[in-house]
Amino acid sequence: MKDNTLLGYALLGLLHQQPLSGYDLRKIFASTPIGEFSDSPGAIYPALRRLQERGLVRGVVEESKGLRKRRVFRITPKGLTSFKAWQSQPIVRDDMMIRRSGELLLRFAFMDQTFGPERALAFLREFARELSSYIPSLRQHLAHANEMPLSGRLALESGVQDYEARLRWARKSIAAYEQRNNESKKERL
Amino acid sequence: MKDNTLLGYALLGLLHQQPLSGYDLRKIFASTPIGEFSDSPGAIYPALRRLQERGLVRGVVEESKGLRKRRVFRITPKGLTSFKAWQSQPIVRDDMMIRRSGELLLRFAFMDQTFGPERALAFLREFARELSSYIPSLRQHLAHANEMPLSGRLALESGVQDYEARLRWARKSIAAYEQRNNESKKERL
DNA sequence: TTGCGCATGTAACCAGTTACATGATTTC
DNA sequence: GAAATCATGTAACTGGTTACATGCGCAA
Repeated sequence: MKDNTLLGYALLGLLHQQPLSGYDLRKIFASTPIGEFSDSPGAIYPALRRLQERGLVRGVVEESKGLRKRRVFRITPKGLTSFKAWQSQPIVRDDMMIRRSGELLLRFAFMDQTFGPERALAFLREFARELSSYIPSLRQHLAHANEMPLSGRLALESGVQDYEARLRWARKSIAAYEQRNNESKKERL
Repeated sequence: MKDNTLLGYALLGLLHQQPLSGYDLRKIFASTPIGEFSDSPGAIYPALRRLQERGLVRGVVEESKGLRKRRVFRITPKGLTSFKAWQSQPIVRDDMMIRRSGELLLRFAFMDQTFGPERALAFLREFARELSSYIPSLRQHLAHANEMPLSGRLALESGVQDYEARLRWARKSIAAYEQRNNESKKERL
């Protein structure tokens, strides 16, 4: 199962949208401030090579155009299958940890294009449900941290607030999907 | 400058509070859900050894007590100097990126005990100032992402909301410090 | 002709993950 | 004497960081 990194999945997701060269991908990571991914060639190019070795992408040299030859990568059927399997994993408590919260967001970011809005909405609901059952245990832990210095307690508090902000986001996003679904229903009438 | 990892600084901060063994530290990381640190022996023990090689901590075997021999680590003067230097770095735009936001929180978490509440408060103000100048540029970037599918746009949106939540936290924390300062002033009257 | 922007790549290094090994003491 | 708990450690692997190398075409 653990046959790919987060960066690898990010690359698969982007290549599912359109064929891109390594340089294109680097530019995307460099210009999208949200991304937690490095745009360094030492990260991107080896990652693309690994994906190719595993048969998840295929790169072809595109001649004649522009300056130096570009190697343009496309996702393969096998790659798409792997990507979808990764996105389809159930959300478990462990995914909630901050270390892995970026992974959930990445899974969600490409959901519309791989599975459509119904699945994206279902993902959000699962996410919100899991989060809202996790937060109370965090709050409880925080309550036991009274003897700490103020800065330490506040730092812990910021962690909890991150989760609460994420939950608010999920609920707002659910509402956004529901509203859009209603609108498209009306249009069909 | 880059002579220590985040984990290394976390260890230094905890050892500044009190002497601890590797096992103690593992338990702390395992039981504190906020921490983004691994409690695996393969992370902790090598990290402690590195800190010791660099003269930042010193471990002494504590005999006779309990089961197996424990090696208890203490921070050295050199270690404390290094820790304080790390905490004292100015906050720059690059620190705002999510990849490094955990580092700022860690720096802050131990601020009361190393520098006292005035410096902690100053840190929060610097943090809030830097954040509030960063967020508009994120919002602007988000505004240009209209052609994206909904899930992608929402994922970006969640990134921005993380920053906004962090800013609200900083402002609340500033207020908490100011209130406490006022109370201690009154007590002195 | 040199310097810049596009574009791909590699090599050394390093830290964390996973899994395993081991040692000492208490409890059943 | 088996199992559980405390406690320390190591080895193989892996992927990201940093820095460097290279190649092509265009413009100054």
